[in-house]
Amino acid sequence: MTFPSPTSALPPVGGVVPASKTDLDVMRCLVCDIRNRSLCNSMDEEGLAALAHSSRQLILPPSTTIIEEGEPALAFFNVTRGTVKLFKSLPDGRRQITGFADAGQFLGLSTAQTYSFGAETVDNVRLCRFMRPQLETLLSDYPTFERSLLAAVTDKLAEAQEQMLLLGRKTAREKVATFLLDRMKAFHLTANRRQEAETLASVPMTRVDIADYLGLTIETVSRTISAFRRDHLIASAENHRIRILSVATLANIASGQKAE
Amino acid sequence: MTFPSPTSALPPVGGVVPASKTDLDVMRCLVCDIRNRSLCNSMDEEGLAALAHSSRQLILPPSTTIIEEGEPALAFFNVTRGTVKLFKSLPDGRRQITGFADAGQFLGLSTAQTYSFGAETVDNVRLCRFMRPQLETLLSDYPTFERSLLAAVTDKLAEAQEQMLLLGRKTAREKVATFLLDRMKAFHLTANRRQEAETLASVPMTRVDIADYLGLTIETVSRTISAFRRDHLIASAENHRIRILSVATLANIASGQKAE
DNA sequence: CCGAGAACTTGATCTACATCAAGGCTGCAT
DNA sequence: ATGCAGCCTTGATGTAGATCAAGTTCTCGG
Repeated sequence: MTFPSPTSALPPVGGVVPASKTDLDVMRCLVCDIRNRSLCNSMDEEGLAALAHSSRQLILPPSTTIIEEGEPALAFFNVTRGTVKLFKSLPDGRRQITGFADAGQFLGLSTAQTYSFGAETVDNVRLCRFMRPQLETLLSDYPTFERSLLAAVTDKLAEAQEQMLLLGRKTAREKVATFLLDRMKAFHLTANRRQEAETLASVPMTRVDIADYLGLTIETVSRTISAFRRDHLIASAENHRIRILSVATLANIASGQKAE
Repeated sequence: MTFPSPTSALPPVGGVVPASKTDLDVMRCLVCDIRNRSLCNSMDEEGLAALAHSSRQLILPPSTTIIEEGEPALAFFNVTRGTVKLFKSLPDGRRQITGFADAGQFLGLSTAQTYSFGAETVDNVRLCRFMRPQLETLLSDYPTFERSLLAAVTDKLAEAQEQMLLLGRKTAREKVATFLLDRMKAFHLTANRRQEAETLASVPMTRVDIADYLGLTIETVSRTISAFRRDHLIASAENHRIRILSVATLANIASGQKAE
């Protein structure tokens, strides 16, 4: 699905927040609760005002297209709520999800004229959209922001290398164990309440998405999760949550130890 | 070698070039023949002098460790000649090569205290080494250089995503076809002589390396290359070279078309 | 020019995961 | 509450690529 676009094609204004440039709007970045876990952390008060001025907030329902593969690369996004999936496809429909961007993560960076990947919301998502010229101005005006983006992209590259190791060399069991632990860590960072959420993993995506992320089929993902449940390594929790019962064992499996 | 080497013969293989800060040393970056295909391209004449001053040239034989997984991340490198492999390993020895850095490519960027990956020369390699503090100074002093690095890392991330698609969703046949075409493109960029090198691919790495890069075994790589040769899509050439006989067919295979 | 180890190829067999198939949940629209 | 559509699970079977096992061909030191 592409997101509802009342008038013109480009600013896909499914849910742009009413754009009166009020105090509230200028303050948006200042009061942003996940700021300290994102790029924007590198900004001082003046910079935050510039950020708010340079961006618009989008509120999007699940399964909304944010970026279409091959479209002109016009914007850059920062996720402030929910989870976005990034992917690449082959002509016959095979798809690889290259990553999930949770709150605090950016997406949409490209040096090419067009995006080489697609992006779609997994659940209810809020993001800040920066059009490319504005982003470039910000980078030039705020060196610490640029340094921060460089660091963030460098981290993404390291993540990508880790995922290549998973895709190329891990077994199905190891892949799923790695995924569940990663989702637990992601939940840690996102969740506000500490305690008792310590061993919860947030899994808002479907089996299809998990399979396309791990280079498996949905059946294999399902069977592997069932096996972990049978072995009491995990248990179901409410909603799209999974409780990790044995982090240590799962970590052993994830890292390729033969241990049980 | 292509550019005139003014006075002293090139330093002996296996070590750091004698570090007399002579004109020659200051000029190193100015006369670098692959400069225009690397990060350094963004530098003006003054910047190039600073680059030369901030770096040392290393000349290394094949199978030399450049970066050890888990070691402190002290340096950043720019490859000026030859090919370097980057990889990650599992405790039991399984290995994933995450990329090959040919002349003009950088490696060694990390925001963490330690490297999360290893790097080793494939053939005879020359590289420029920047210690981290010097690199950071350069980034701060030369904004165009920093912007250029940001663009380069962004490109690497796009490459990594492409490789994830390959690892997660392509067949052995598609993987090998993609690899051969990529090596052809890499040779294009690296080779000085044009013409008749148009369809040559440089493959300095072993079957083990290719297998670890594509998430296959050496036997499967060997069989697949043999099949391509049998089908007259490729032919052996001198050294570690492969001639691509049908770029179009190989490209079809690489992109997942069912075409023959 | 020779010999030995490393790198590569090819064949036979095995297996982890894919594919095919059938139900069973779950949530929401009526 | 009921039905249905999307999502998930589980089982039976198939297969691409792994593993096991010989050779064969490079490569390079002496």
